Amino acid sequence: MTALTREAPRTVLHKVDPCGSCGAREASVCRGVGDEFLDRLASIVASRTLDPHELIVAEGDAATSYFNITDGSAKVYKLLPDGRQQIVGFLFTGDFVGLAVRDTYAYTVEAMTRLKLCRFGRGDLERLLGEFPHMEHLLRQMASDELAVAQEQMLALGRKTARERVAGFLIQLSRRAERLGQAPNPVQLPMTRADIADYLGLTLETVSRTLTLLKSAGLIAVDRQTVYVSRKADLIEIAEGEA
Amino acid sequence: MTALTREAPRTVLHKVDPCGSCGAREASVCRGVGDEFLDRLASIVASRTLDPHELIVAEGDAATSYFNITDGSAKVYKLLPDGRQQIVGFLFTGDFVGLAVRDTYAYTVEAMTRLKLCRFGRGDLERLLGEFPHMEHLLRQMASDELAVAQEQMLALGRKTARERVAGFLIQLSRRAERLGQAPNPVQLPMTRADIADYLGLTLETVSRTLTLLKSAGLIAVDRQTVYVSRKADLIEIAEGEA
DNA sequence: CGCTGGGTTGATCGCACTCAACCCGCGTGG
DNA sequence: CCACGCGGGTTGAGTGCGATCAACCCAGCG
Repeated sequence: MTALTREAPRTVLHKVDPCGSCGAREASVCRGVGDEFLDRLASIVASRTLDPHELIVAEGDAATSYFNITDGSAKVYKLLPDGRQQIVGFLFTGDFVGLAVRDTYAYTVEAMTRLKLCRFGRGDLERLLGEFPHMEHLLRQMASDELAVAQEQMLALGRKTARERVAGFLIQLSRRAERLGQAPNPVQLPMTRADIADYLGLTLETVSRTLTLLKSAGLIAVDRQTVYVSRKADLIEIAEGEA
Repeated sequence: MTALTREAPRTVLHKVDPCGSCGAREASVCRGVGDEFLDRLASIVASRTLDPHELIVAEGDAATSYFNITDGSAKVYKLLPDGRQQIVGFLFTGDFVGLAVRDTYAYTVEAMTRLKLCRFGRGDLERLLGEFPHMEHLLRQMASDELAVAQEQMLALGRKTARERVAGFLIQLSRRAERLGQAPNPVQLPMTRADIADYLGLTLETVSRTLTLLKSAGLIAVDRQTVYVSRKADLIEIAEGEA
């Protein structure tokens, strides 16, 4: 579900933009997906635009739709009754919503920016996947990748210190940017400190303190939403928990 | 990967036991998997027995095999260089190993008991899945379910107190037993306090203290590896984090 | 017998949380 | 024009939950 942390090369549903408004088709050459699938996909899709803080799906709702984010970013979180919140992933342009789905959504997806998306009826997409086994395979790969990422995050949440989690988060963002062909170094933080905290299982104060700590140690320079990584190797070492 | 926490009904690869030593075939009627698939599966499988503490797969090894546990239990964990350990799941009889796999294993799987398993060559199984799209679909479902479970665990590790985590763990075990047709109430703890701690992101002392705390509160009775749940509703309420 | 693994309990510590003050930039409206 | 509120961020002081260190118990076993 989360693209932020995805390590794998992007797969078809990430590349394809089947909404009429934007005919990006470069995915058709990617991994052997044919035009036929894309045509069929386009026929079952509806697009929409959301404002920040609007919900794409809400925890507990009947899971009748899958989505593809075509522009903007969102957060995926779970809530406890008293308001405690755990962000289980961030979604960015190109990401798919619907990998971890039962009969109801087990999480809420909320737009962080103004956001465009495509909606697929669940039944429609599943039916289409039945006709294109290769797509089924890709979806399994994506779910597997997400699972590996989730396990990595469990390690962080269960066993890593605040410093290690924050360092790891910065490295994740840097690698993600690199994977998308952007510059890996000035890392952009598209989310607030509170969101970072809810992702890392910390408080926003601890995130802020830890960033200044890493700054004081000369590993990074922080400027609002931008982080310059000056000693990436050291940052990685911290993130991996080396003594 | 973890069966412990799986909420979904068991799928084919969990039921099937394609090793020659045990011809359990009840799975053939389950979810429309035909004998043909099972025959093919049997042809690519090799079985083996392991002692406690032996490794089934080791973090970092080339991922050349998938496995099906046919008897016994195992733990799946990730390590940090200084020895900190996070168990990301437990595996029991019938469970499948290989959902969250890239080119190398991202975790270690270690037998907790004497254990029997079947080994599938990765290429063989993937090739077979290519011929049986329905199986591919089931594997995706399993991966999706695991992902949902992992997200639930992230919530626990990131935001729940020790008391909530332990209560939730007991409820998980109880529900799992029920799902497997066993009595839900006297919950058996097949693993040590240290393993529970490594799963819940706590120390073994905290797990022990928390169990006695729940006992003092009259919610459970503890006898070594057995836990009698006397007030399940209250336990659930605690686990869900209700104020 | 004594050793070992697993478990419980006690005393103390420390990391991250909590509560609070304060800063800054921005938009709104008097 | 400045006043004000507000969201986002930083920093400080004090607290507390769970970690750490340690002692002890018990059962199984060689």
